[in-house]
Amino acid sequence: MLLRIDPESSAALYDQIAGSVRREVAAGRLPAGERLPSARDVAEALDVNLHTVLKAYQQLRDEGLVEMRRGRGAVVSARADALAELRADAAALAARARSLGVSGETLAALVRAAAED
Amino acid sequence: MLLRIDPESSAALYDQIAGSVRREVAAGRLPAGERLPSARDVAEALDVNLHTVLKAYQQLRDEGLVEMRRGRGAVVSARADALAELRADAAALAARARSLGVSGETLAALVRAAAED
DNA sequence: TAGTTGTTATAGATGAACTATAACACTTCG
DNA sequence: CGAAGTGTTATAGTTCATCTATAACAACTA
Repeated sequence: MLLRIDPESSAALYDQIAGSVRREVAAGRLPAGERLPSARDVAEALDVNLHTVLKAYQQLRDEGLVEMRRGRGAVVSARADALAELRADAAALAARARSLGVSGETLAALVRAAAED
Repeated sequence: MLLRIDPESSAALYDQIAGSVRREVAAGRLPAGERLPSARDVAEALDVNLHTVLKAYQQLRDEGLVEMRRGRGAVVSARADALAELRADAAALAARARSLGVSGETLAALVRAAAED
């Protein structure tokens, strides 16, 4: 499990961490049932405060991507398998968008809008 | 053209405005060549500062979604037609994600990751 | 020329983000 | 049981992006 952050980025640290985890899950490197590294470990590894990592984890919990409990840690939910299923379709859509000159940010916004209708 | 913002939302105002415009474009209600309302008009209508609107417009310009020039205003670029083409595919993907219990935010993150690979 | 547009500059106020520390509640394991 | 590890909650302080306000400037249109 490799989590990366860019301190220079304007994006919030906890958003970067959450995004990094989503990426691992979507890639299948974090299958359902797998435990995420403890927030304290991640905080130390990334040289970041514990709360910042926990805020990222809670964001993922609110999305239903992980389940959290005291003493047990954060575990990837069964929904992760569904995500992996969608990956190929998402890649195809991204490829088509690229060939049309549409940016990733614009495409993501389009998808989000479609999902919320 | 209807732009809406939620002052209570935690999302930045300029992100909400940019997202609102993307939505209009994706829905085809803002076709290529169409002019966006002037930043000053939007600022007054939404009771927001001029700079906040301009920051949203510049974000859209950086994405290539609009073209801006002094005196002329912001015009939807030809790329908007490509966006409309992608709309059906995005809707299909969103529907599939919903049936799998995957949130819009998670799906958008997945797509963004796919687009940036 | 007059009016409208985006652009740039400066400066201040506010609040989210991030940090630091500590204690607490629950689970697992020896 | 006790110890160690987990997420949770609380408090408090610092930093910095966001948002505002005002003003002037440059390019385009009518």
